[in-house]
Amino acid sequence: MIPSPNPPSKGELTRQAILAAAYPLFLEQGYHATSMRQVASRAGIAVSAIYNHFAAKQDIFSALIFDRHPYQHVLPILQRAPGSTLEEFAHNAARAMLTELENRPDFLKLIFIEIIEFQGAHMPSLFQTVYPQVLNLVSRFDTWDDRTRGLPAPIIIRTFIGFIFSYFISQYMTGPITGPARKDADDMHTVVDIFLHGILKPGEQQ
Amino acid sequence: MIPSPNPPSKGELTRQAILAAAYPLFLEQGYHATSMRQVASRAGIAVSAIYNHFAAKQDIFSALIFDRHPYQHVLPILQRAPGSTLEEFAHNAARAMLTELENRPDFLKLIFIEIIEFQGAHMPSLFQTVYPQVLNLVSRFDTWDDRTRGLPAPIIIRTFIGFIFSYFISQYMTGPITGPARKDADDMHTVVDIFLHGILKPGEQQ
DNA sequence: CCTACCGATCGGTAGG
DNA sequence: CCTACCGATCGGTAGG
Repeated sequence: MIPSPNPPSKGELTRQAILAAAYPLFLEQGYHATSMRQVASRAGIAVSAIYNHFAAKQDIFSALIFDRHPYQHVLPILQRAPGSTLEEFAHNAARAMLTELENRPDFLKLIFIEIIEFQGAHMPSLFQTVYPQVLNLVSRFDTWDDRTRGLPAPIIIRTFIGFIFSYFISQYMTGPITGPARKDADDMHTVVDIFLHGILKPGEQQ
Repeated sequence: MIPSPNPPSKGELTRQAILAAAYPLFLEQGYHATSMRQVASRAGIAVSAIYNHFAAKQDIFSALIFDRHPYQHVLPILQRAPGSTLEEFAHNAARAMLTELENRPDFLKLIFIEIIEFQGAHMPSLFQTVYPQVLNLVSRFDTWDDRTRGLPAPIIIRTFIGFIFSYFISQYMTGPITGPARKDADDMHTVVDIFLHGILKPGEQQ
């Protein structure tokens, strides 16, 4: 007998089936274009059965955005990225994030839906849940304080994450979303290089 | 008598009234959450009257995204930004874009709606319309070819625009959308400084 | 015959 | 968790 310390109740299994059914539907169609009947059908239950687990349609989205929002994946990836020097860390962290983004091209869609269809209503409480991890990352950047040009760590982190995100978002903004992300690791390397050294030639600083 | 070379027909005026009514509704609520009745009410006409100008609801959005997509504003701003040196241009262009973004906090929402609710269906043809302007911007960056570290101009432009966008997007991603954007011009200056010189100390390049 | 637009209502579907 | 429904509203269209 395999010990199962937390045997999920049948109700919890159904709840998870509803979330698993709704998640890809929301990402592919958006929130308002997804019907409760679609979710129920994909979950293998009746529409009314959903309401035994969620009081309203929007509560399904609320549960999803707290369970699966991208920040809780991005921040641990950045923290786990190896590298004793700032350069190594930056390139490793960028590569790890790019790999994650390639494996999950819908990474940011949950946030986009939140912004467009919920007017960012969940954002404040969402930010609160990740704030401790942001502080952890700040302290890691403080390790290399002597290497940087005295720029505040929060601005560095914000710029770095913005770099990687914008590199990824640009695929959304220049072409069709369909198909897996075609990424050029060399381009990513160049972008990180700009982050570290800027676009100007050494010695050209005026 | 004022000469009016292209007096808009009454039909054209109504068409523009429909677009002017639908635009803020789409930005505030998203596409699917906006009803034709809301659009008609705001335009001051009956719902059925819309169908004299648009065959279907989605044709309203199609017209809007081609008329008012953010790229056609961003690219001219970048091209018009003054500056004889690369540094001057970068800071001026960033400031001009930030001003534009502050005045229009919903700048990117049209693209987000396109991504989420239309699966980026308009993106390929949208990109075709702005491609000539991108080429123009590339040639401007080529002017300072001797100042940069041999990085390809497209990557520089992509990184620069990504910088400014990500700086702006971060407000969406860390707090509520409501209210005008609170922007710190000093922060923006620092981000541009990182773009030009990197985060590392001069002489620390290994 | 055209356009622009109306009040009323179509077949289906929304969340509950 | 189901079948059977509700008030209302959806996008779109009828004749005039």
